[in-house]
Amino acid sequence: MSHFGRSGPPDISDTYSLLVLNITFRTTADDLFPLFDKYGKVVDIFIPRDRRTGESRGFAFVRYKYADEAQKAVERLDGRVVDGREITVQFAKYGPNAERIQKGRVVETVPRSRHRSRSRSPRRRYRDDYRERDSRRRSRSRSRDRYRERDRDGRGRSRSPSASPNYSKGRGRDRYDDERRSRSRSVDSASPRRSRSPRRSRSPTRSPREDGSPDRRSHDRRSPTQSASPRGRPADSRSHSPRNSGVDE
DNA sequence: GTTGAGCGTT
Repeated sequence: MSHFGRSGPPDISDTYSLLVLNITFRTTADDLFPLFDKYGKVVDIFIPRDRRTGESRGFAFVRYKYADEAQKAVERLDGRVVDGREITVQFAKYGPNAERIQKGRVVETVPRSRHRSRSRSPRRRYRDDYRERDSRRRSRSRSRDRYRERDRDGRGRSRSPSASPNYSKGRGRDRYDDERRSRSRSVDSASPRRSRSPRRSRSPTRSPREDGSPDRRSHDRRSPTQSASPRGRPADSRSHSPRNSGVDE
């Protein structure tokens, strides 16, 4: 029986949940089962996976039947190197349904008024952005992220292209404006036009193919009635034929 | 092929 988590939660009446962190992304419940089962009776092992790719998130939940065994497993497997990585085994603090867990065991269902538990770190929920279904925003976000990364490096610190923006902007613009006004109007006219020339209608930071998102909602937004059917028999075209009723079809 | 703080499903 290695179908853990395939049939949902079996029974959390008297089970002690252990949280296993720092496991590899390839470690599965079947790999953890023999390890944890050696120290006690494991009733269920669940490893949260991603909805899109189905990869492990890096941690697992091991449910023991007895607290003493769970404790023993924690003491024994905590810090153990599994698959080349040191895992961290500890008692789970939260339950699947926001239940309060005491020593790894579900003791009470937290009412809707007690929400001060899950707010430990406002970091992003998951590594995947499948929760934020926004392509336009994501594109911009990514760009900014990249810039930030560069900034962190300290290499792209040239954020001052102009020695003195104030001087250049204020005085330069004033002078330019004065000169432009004093000079001629033809230049002013040709100025915006030339500027438009080199600017091509193209998005430099926009890529046609981003990630192969298979779950794209706009998979097929074609109208069922406007199908590209070769049978789009135009009435006006057939109009010139008086006897076309039942002849063609 | 990648990543690494954290708390969970039919």
